[in-house]
Amino acid sequence: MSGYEHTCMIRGDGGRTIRTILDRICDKWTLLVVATLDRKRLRFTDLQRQIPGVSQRMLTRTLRNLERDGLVSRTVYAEVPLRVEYALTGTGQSLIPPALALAEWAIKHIPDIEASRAAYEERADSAE
Amino acid sequence: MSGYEHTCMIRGDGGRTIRTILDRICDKWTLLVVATLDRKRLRFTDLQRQIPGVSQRMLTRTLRNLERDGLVSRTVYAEVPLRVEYALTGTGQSLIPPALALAEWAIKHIPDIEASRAAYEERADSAE
DNA sequence: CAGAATCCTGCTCGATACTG
DNA sequence: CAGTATCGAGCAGGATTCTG
Repeated sequence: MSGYEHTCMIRGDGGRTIRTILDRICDKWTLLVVATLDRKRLRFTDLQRQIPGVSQRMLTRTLRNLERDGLVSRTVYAEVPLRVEYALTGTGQSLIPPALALAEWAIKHIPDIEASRAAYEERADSAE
Repeated sequence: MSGYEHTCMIRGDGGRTIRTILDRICDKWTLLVVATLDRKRLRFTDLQRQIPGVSQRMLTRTLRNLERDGLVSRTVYAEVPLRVEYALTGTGQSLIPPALALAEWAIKHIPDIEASRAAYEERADSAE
């Protein structure tokens, strides 16, 4: 990528496009669920086990939203006990690369950010 | 990009890395401010003019957070009237490419998402 | 011009309890 | 097993007012 071209993609329509996608992935669990489903079909309980800290309610809500937006498919097997499997759709899979790009950025720059933040706090503290 | 490798970058530490970055960019205005400052130094009022809908309070808060995290630099000129210029730092600039990747994804897939969502709503409605 | 301070509202998230 | 229902805390974000 040559970089630095057309940020108009972000600013273009007054931010509506970028806001649409942020609204979709920026809650606490969505990206984690998507990453966990990468090339895997998983049941509800397995997902919950593999995502530390997520509550039933939040996992359900996240999955419903993803299903509604067509990023995740939900398959119910009429067995006893009940079995439900979740998997990424093609659209869902396509979200992985840009998400990884973001994660790479985070890993590379979080130390700097943390340092800058610490310095800022200190300045604020000593100013009082 | 070969894609589909190591989503462990996202899930690795129980989502702390990805959450750190999401916490930084997922509010309503941050990415818009960053995109607007791409290769430009701008004053407070110019920023506000170029970002439709942002309030003074929100623009101030967003800029302070970005400054604190070292993504944006703030320069005060002791003139009358006061002049303050904002610009991206190197770290700030480096956020543009992954943000663009996300925007590209959004532009490509929002139609599908919107369609899926509409279909889902309709099913829910007719079920009642 | 570039903000700081204050008030208020809605929504996200989590804990808890219950169900087919 | 795979959810739904309900309640409550907390915070993000907006409108408004005031200042160096």
